[in-house]
Amino acid sequence: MARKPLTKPRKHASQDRSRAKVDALVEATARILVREGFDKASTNRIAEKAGVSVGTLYQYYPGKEALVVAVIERHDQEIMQVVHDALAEVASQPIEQAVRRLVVAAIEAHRVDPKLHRVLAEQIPRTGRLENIEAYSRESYALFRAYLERHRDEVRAVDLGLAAFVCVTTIEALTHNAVLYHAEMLSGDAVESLVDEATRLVVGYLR
Amino acid sequence: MARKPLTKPRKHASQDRSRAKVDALVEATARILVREGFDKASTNRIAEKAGVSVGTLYQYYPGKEALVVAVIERHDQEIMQVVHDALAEVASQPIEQAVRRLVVAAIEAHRVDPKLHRVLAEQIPRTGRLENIEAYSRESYALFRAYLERHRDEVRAVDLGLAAFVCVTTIEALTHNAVLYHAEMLSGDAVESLVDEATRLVVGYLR
DNA sequence: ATATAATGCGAGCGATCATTCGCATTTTCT
DNA sequence: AGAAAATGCGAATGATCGCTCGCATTATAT
Repeated sequence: MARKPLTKPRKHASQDRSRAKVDALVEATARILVREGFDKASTNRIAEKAGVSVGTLYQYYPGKEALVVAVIERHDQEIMQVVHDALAEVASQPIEQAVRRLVVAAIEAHRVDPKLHRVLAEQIPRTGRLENIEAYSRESYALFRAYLERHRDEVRAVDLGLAAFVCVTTIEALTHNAVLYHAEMLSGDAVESLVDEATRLVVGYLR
Repeated sequence: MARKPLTKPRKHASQDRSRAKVDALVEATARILVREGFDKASTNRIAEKAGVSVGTLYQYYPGKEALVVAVIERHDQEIMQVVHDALAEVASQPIEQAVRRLVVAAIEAHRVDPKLHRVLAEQIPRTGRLENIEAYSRESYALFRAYLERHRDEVRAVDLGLAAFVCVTTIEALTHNAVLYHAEMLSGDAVESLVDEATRLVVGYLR
């Protein structure tokens, strides 16, 4: 690594212990967000819970916002992993099966860490650095659009971009609302009804 | 009015000027939310912009949260007015026409005060008093469910509660996302495509 | 082993915020 | 008219927050 002048804003960790500290900071941030909410997540408190000093925190993150971004990115990657896997799995399956599988995947995705998901959805002000969080939904649009192109003969003639927007938005909203605000829809056999309805909705639309 | 001991927490305004002050406070809160964002909306700043002293603010509102609640309620009532009117208008119309009209109404509703709507959706932490904001969507569920019951013979046999959840959630999500994040879908004739697609989606699902 | 760089610390600074309270002004009552 | 109640004011208080900086500790290089 380069020999930069000393006492300058440090950025990256090169030793082992520092990586551990960084992980502890992100983990502590997530824990505080879930257990105490966004406003209690002050830099001092995060550092304290992480067993790290505030000064150390500022060596690796420029501020509270950056920590939250780190938490969001970690969580979004876990979620996108689920979606990505599901899409790969159904890539060559017909629409009916594919959509059903994707609805299930969307529910699974929302269940990865529901409490964190709720806090991120309800309490994080989308301001400053937090503005570009919809980047992940754009990725979902693109992935599903690719699926549609591969199965163009099974769907009626439409603007596939628009169709992808409609399908992804719909599935996301239904599963999101169900998981966060209608827990009763997920208990036992109620889930099947939800999956049935969502699948019928989207499949009926596509063809 | 009752003769309560003096110097006790005052609550309601009885004179004319006070009503004006209260309105000015809510209006100032809304303006600051839109133009400067949620974190800039401190009680001192709200009072200043409203041309009122902080002390006066605290005579009518217990804190910043209450002001924001007032803004939200005012905005939600305007929106529910649009939805309510549309539903009354289509009460005896067949599904196809009704759904199309409701989609248009949902877009109109999101256009009442888009900037405020965006701030409320993106920056307001749903915590404390702000938790019960989904009460308004419940009202939409109930209203649409009532429509469905009136037209039960036009829809396939389903749990109407579930169907109302699916339809309302879907229409809300599509219009919300389109208005806030895909402005290009609303320019000129693109709106018609969006309305067509949303209508087809929901109508196809219901029967 | 000694020097040098990297990492870690946390008291404390300045800014901001919500909220209060003693007093001034205005309205209502008699 | 005057008195009493209602309303309005804003400097001041105390709490909290983000963030810095001088110094201590630990790792790496020679």
